[in-house]
Amino acid sequence: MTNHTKDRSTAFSKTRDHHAKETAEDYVEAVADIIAETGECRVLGLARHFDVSHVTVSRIVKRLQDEKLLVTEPYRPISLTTSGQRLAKKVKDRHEVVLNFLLELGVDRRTAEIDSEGIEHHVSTKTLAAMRRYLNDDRP
Amino acid sequence: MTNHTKDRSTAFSKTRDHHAKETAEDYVEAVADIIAETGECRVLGLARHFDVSHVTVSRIVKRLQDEKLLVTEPYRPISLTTSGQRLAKKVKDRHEVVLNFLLELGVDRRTAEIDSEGIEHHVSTKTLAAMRRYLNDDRP
DNA sequence: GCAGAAATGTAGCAATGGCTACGGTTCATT
DNA sequence: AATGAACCGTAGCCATTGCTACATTTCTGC
Repeated sequence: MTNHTKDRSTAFSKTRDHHAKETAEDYVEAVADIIAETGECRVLGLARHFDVSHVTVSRIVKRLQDEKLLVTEPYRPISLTTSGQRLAKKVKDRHEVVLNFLLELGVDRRTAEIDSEGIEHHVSTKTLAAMRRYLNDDRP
Repeated sequence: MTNHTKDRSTAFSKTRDHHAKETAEDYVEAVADIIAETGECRVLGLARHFDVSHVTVSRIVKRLQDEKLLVTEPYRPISLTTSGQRLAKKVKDRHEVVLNFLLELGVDRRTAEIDSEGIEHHVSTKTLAAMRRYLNDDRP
């Protein structure tokens, strides 16, 4: 019974790719937020948001543009494509559920905000549904 | 009010370092598990566990040895240092709490196992305490 | 003891995400 | 229009985590 491979391959599916996917999710969510708050999204806005250099941002923006999640031109604002908007909405919804769930659990807001940022990428549809159930059942 | 930086810097604290820390946690936990199950831990055992090549494992093992979390010699089994064991225990405990919490929430076992693997690294002490409270309160 | 199998190590490549340093654009203000 | 500030892009470095291909060591079975 040494078949760990099959058991774990789903859970640990190729870490590097998974992290890249998390980055994509964080970025489209941030782009949507920044546009909603300030009207437009700039490389520097993202750099400040994530507290990284503008260089890191512009490389990632380039990749996400290749992946058709967002659109931009040199020295121009960044906007989301249709599929980028769809992903952003999904991520935002999931994020809110996780955050509210942690708050409802009794975690203080500051901690809930931090933890939900990390947790959200690892919450499956099923677990998300369970959190939604908890939120609905628990407060009439 | 564009001060996202300070707000987010804690949540998004330097992704790369954070990922390396997650890897360390996963590896010491796996080493402990494999030793518990089979008596000794080998590079290939870890490679099968994580479904990666032995090359990836041996490089990471080298790094974790530099970090004094585990010990090994060329072509020899891998064992945990004292601090490696301490970390492994902490990670294992946290993992179990998260897993049981998800199960208690109503998530099916397969999904709970997968999600807890991802979530565990992002659960703070405070959130973990909240999960423990929920587990204790909820079943008399 | 020796040959072959299994396990491990090493070399070297790619992708991702950090960075600094430097150079080019855009824009506001004069 | 010019100029300085803010913004953005490019070059090039490092670390982490994947990989294949090949070399080496250890173990097993004869």
